[in-house]
Amino acid sequence: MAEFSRKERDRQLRRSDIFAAAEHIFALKGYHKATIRDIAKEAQYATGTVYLHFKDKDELYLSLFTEKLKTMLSIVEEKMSLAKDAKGKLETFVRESLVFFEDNLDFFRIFVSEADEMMIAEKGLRNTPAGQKFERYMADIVKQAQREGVIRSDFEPTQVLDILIAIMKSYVLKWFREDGKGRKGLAGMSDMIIKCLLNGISGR
Amino acid sequence: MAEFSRKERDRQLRRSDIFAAAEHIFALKGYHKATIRDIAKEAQYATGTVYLHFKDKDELYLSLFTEKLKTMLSIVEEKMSLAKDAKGKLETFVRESLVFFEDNLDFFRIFVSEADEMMIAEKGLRNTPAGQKFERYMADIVKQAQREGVIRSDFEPTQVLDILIAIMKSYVLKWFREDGKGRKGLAGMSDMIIKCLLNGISGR
DNA sequence: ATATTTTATGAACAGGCGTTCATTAATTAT
DNA sequence: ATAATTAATGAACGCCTGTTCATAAAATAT
Repeated sequence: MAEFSRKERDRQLRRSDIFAAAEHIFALKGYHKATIRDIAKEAQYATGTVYLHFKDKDELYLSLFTEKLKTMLSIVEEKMSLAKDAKGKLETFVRESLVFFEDNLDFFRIFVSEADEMMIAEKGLRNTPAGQKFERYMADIVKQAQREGVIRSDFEPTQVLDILIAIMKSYVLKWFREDGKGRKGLAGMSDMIIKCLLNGISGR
Repeated sequence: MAEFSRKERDRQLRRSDIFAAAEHIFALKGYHKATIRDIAKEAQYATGTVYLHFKDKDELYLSLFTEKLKTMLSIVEEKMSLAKDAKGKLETFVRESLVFFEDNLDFFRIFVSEADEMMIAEKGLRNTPAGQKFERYMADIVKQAQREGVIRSDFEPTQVLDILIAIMKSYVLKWFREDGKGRKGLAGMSDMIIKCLLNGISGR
């Protein structure tokens, strides 16, 4: 059993080596311009080795994305569970997502590329189990917020979610653009984002 | 002169044939999976003919996108000029953009693919003359709205624009998903979008 | 009607990339 | 220590696609 366990651990190590390299390369070059050779080289393996762990480029990309997303969501969901009401949960969602993005810029870069495609494409995230689980989970929180009177009840929960994510994305992209020195913490923007969502930007 | 004019007219005809085909194919398959052969075939020309009109695939894609965007904006801007105040202009912008998208679904499909990349990529739309002209034009309207007290003045105009477009996109994508029969007019959503931007979705 | 110029064609070219697989190295079992 | 098994390697394969260019067709000029 110890035998098996070490082998398995080594396997996971290879896998995460490749994941790390793939994350970097995909973020840098985008899906199509990133080559398996690039990724293998970055991970310090031969080209063929990648195929010992992943069926093909597509599977590598998709499992990288979904596993990372799962990681992110498990972290965020844990923190959310500490909040007392739905509004608090939404605030936590925004804040902790931003923290995660800030610590995982490469992932965010991939997320941006994927996020809209996944709305349209057949095989996009929205049709994967992970994506649907996430959508249900968040939709429930929005519904709760609607019951609590925090959010108007004539909005579809998934629509609210889309809008929230869209606003978040626009903030993170803005933050992305002003690169380098003067860049303050992303997480500090979470209050503004929630306020923007709830109260809008009206001047009155 | 008549000679020259007819030749030129024929040239433009070819060009727009190819544009039409390219728009369809790019929307259907995305930039990378769309091939010049595909496009030529759809336009009923030989492969090489495409290169008589466009330097390469990149130029075809970019000029297709920017010319279509220019068309859209000239239509939208003309209608905007009829509105009396900044709020009216913003409403017109949203409504007329939706009308245009509704009539040009293939273009919208391409727009979605491009919109976020252009925020990050060096050679994205944001760095083209057309993109910057548009951004300045819209930013001025937002500033005017801020002076008129319609929009809070502690928001950056470009940020407001990004958020507005993000919300619009989320509505159009939602509309996209519920394809077929029960699909009402997109333009009818413009009021909701403006209200969402200005007043948020708060339940109180 | 013929020659000349312009335009269209699609086969051929070149390079790149995903993927495979015979060979080599490492690990495990005997 | 040796055999057997498993894993790693990277050159080679095959396909695809952007692009070119010699050839043919069409248009224009003479």
